[in-house]
Amino acid sequence: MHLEEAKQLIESAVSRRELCIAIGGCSVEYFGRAASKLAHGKRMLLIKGDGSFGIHQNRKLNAVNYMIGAQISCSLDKHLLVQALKTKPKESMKVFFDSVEFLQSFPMEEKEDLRLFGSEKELSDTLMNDLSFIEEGLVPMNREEWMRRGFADIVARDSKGCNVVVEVKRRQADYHAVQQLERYMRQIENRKGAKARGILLAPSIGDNARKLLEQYGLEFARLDFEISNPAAKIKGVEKKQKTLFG
Amino acid sequence: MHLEEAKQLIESAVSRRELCIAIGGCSVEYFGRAASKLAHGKRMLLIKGDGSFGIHQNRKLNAVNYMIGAQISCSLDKHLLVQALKTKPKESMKVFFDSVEFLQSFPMEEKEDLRLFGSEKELSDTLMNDLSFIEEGLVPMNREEWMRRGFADIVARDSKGCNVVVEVKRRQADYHAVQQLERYMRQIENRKGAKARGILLAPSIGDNARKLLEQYGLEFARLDFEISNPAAKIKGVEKKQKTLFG
DNA sequence: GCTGGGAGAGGCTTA
DNA sequence: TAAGCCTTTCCCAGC
Repeated sequence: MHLEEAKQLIESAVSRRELCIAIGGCSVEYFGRAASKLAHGKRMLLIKGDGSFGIHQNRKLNAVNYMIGAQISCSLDKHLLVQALKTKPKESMKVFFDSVEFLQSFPMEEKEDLRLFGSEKELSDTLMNDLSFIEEGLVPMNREEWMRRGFADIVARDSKGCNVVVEVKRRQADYHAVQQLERYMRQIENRKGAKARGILLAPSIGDNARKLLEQYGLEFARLDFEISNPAAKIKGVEKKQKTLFG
Repeated sequence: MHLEEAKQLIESAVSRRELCIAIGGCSVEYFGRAASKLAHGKRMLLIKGDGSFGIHQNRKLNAVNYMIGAQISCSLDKHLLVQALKTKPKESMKVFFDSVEFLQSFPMEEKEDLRLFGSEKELSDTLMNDLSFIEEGLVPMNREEWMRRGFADIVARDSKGCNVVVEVKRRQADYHAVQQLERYMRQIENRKGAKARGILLAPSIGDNARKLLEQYGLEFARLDFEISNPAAKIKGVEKKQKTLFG
């Protein structure tokens, strides 16, 4: 492909914020937080609508050289120079193409992709219908209480009549989720005047969050989506950790 | 494109370890260290020769869903399912294409890309020739001394006659580089029987390394490649920090 | 193969 | 916007 044609296609793609893929022989230079040069080789340049700009090789998940939220421009001299510039911090990345084997851009959907960890309604219904998959004898409070608390926080009662707070996260539980549960538990205990149990229900939990959870004597239950099934039914949970409340 | 054709092209690309790009309407499911689902949308699947497997959207630098070093397989039912599986930890990622707008694979060079931070010889020559870009009056010892020390370590003398150890790193200086310089300085001070200065010369320095450097009372000088010039000549350095030896 | 630490970390949330 | 924090961190170097 002629470099002049490539230049125009890239400029057009960038201005329309399309996903742009260019493959060809190039060398790369980066200067900013560090400095680097890639010797000439065949690589893929991937430009996205938000200005993400990355040089990919045929190995490694991520780009070997990249720039985020950069101003992108092209110029044609001996090579086709595709340049990404940024200020604060001042960074520059230059891709010198001497040949372009492939170049195409694709209009993509504007909307942000929704990342679902099970359908919220399904999860809500399932939880309201049955908490026994967390443990035998665990029953949610009445719908009234449920609705007031909103989606994520459930107040339930276990087989021994102990109040149980269940914090639900559709994403991996983080540090903050644990603190949130802990705060809510103190409120519950004050209001009810009795010790309560706290269960964090999430697909997984980070290491730090797990440690904090253990410090607080709270429990974790795994929300196990049956993701191969589009209906995303809840399948089960992992064995819970030992807690203060046995 | 027919899904059957797409299936064969992907399988072929994977078996030949080519860079494979597929763009089309799909939904995505991941389960492993976390769990997630992407609702149907137009996305790009990028498969690399090392088994890197990533779903890209038109925003963000990195893949929204990914898998590294996975076993990749295709199957065709109602959708074209491209699946990546991994054990240890057990992870699975499924991409369900209902349409493939674009699909192509590219043979890439086998060789690992060399990432150069300036030519070593040029850098060596430049430093031997002139250290004044670090500071006025800094002169390297004779070539003999230089050669014995090898490329990275320079012993020089400043305008006040103080011994100066210069540790050169072509990449960002890390914690280890600081320790290396510190060790070498103690050796020099023992041998010469006098206080010496230590300068770490690198394109940049990490935060942790910077802190350690300050604790040791060492100095940092920025190696500023003029990367827009293929000759990668050293251009200058940033202002150094204040040190014990001012 | 496992593990610990750094990164041009990236990316998100909150102040 | 800046700062802090978590991450399916990724990735490399050491053991």
